[in-house]
Amino acid sequence: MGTVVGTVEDRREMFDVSAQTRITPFSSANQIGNPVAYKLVRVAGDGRLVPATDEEILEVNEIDVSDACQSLGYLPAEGSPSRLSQLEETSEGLLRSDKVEPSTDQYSEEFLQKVEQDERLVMVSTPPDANIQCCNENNMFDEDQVHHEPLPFSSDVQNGCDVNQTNTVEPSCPKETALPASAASQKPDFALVRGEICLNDLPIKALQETFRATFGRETTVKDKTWLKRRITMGLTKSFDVPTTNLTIKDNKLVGIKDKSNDVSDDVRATNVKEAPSSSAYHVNGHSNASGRSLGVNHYWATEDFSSEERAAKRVRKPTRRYIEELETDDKSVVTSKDQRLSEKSEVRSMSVSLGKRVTVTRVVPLGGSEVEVPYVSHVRRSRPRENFMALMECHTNCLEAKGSARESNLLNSEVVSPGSVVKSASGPIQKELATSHNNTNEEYIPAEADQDMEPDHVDSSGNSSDEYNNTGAPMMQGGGLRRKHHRAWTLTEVTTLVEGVSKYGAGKWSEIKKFSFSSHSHRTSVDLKDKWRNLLRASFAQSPSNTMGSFKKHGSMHIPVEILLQVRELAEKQSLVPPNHR
DNA sequence: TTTAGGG
DNA sequence: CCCTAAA
Repeated sequence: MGTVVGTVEDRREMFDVSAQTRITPFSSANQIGNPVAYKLVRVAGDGRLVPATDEEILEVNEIDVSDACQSLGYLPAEGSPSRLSQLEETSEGLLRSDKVEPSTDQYSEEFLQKVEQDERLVMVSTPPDANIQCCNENNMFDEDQVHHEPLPFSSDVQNGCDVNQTNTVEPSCPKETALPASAASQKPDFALVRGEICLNDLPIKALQETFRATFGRETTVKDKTWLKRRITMGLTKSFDVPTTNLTIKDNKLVGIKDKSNDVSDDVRATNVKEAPSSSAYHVNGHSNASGRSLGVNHYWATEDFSSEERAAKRVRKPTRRYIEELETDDKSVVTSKDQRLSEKSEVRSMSVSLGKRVTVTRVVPLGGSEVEVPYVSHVRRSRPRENFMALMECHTNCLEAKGSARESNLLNSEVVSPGSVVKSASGPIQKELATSHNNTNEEYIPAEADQDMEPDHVDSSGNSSDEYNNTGAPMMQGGGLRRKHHRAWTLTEVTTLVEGVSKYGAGKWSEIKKFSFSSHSHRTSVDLKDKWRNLLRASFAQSPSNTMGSFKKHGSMHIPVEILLQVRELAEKQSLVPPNHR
């Protein structure tokens, strides 16, 4: 349960792969760069396998490579002798390099059945948790090999039907238990991944080699567990994340009880459009579950579902973002927003499962179709205004460290009432409460400290608009809940503001922002305006009698009296002076 | 876009 | 701070 579906590294690598695929034109396929492309083939009308066209490749590129690998007809690069023989036995030279034997419907049917059986066997024999004690050959076939050993089409077109792993399952495969790390170094030897491999016993290095042999690319990951997992997944094509992923649902969606059929359909739909149902090449694939469980979108899974899938994707997009935001707290609002907009769901969707955190998903009916959504506890920072008492309590707790909460409350109300701003006595209180509630103690307290230490330099020097340690980016979804990032005003900022106001006049926020706050990237003109408003209130609230002011220390930071006076001065002055004056 | 206000 | 209506 609760298994980690993927890791950060995981994602990165996946991206890398996909990137490669994307960038690498087919022509250069046989270069080491792209082990995937040159293996794409399709079944021509006569049943022959022909190299995929750029177009088709592009299509494939749309999807996750790893998944593509499963569903595309790959040619075994260099199967081990035994393997080949097996192939021959079972498939009886279905496809040969030069001449492809058109498969009959009967055959394919039979074949599929076989596959189905095999899969069952595999499934049965493979422990759910797939700790990969022993890997059935069936589990790992071609797909592994696919990735490496760039072979020209001509030679390997022998079969699209690696599928014929019709071979019987070999529950126990003693030989080649350990992978000689050296062996795999130069030329990936499939044997390595073919035979039974007890990953558990392998050293990291060996695991890495295995990984390489399996996926055709290097990995720097040193996490043994991760490697094992990856390899397992790669070989078995089952991400086996028992926990969640009701991806099985997808299978259902894809219809068909028979997975193999599914896959073949998929393939047909995408790569081999004109291919007859018989498609001689069929790839091993109990893939559906795997890919989808990762949240990878197979909109290409089935023609019929493509639209739905897309729709689902759109729906899921926010989800993804959601997760991201939950994970990364330091992005500025703007940044995350922009990213959101620019993100491609295809790519992003993968990450649903990234992160080292467990991703639990559930299927939720949405827009007619069911989509997977993570069981993420949405830590929304909404302000439950209804629950005033709760706020009070929280507020109290927050302030307790510093002083009496009651005092602060009292203060707040005091501050407000005398002020000319009579709008709503409760308003300010709520604000205060909400603010303190939303902020962590860390932030809240610093607000006061700020006055003294003027961390302002950080801002000006770093010009850090993005890296401010705010609470986090605002989050909005559906209900429109969000959390605000709070940045306490520093004394210098206040001073600057006052200066700006005196210089450009209140209301010229954009000016002030431009000239006086150029170094403070955050603080929009609106912020300035708001702050000024607050200062104004404060100044008027306080000045009448200093006694009041004494209470005020809590509400917000204590602004030096002089400044407040200055503020009031400016305010009065400007209010008296009609606009036309300036 | 910028302001002014309400929340 | 956020959100919006106005300008």
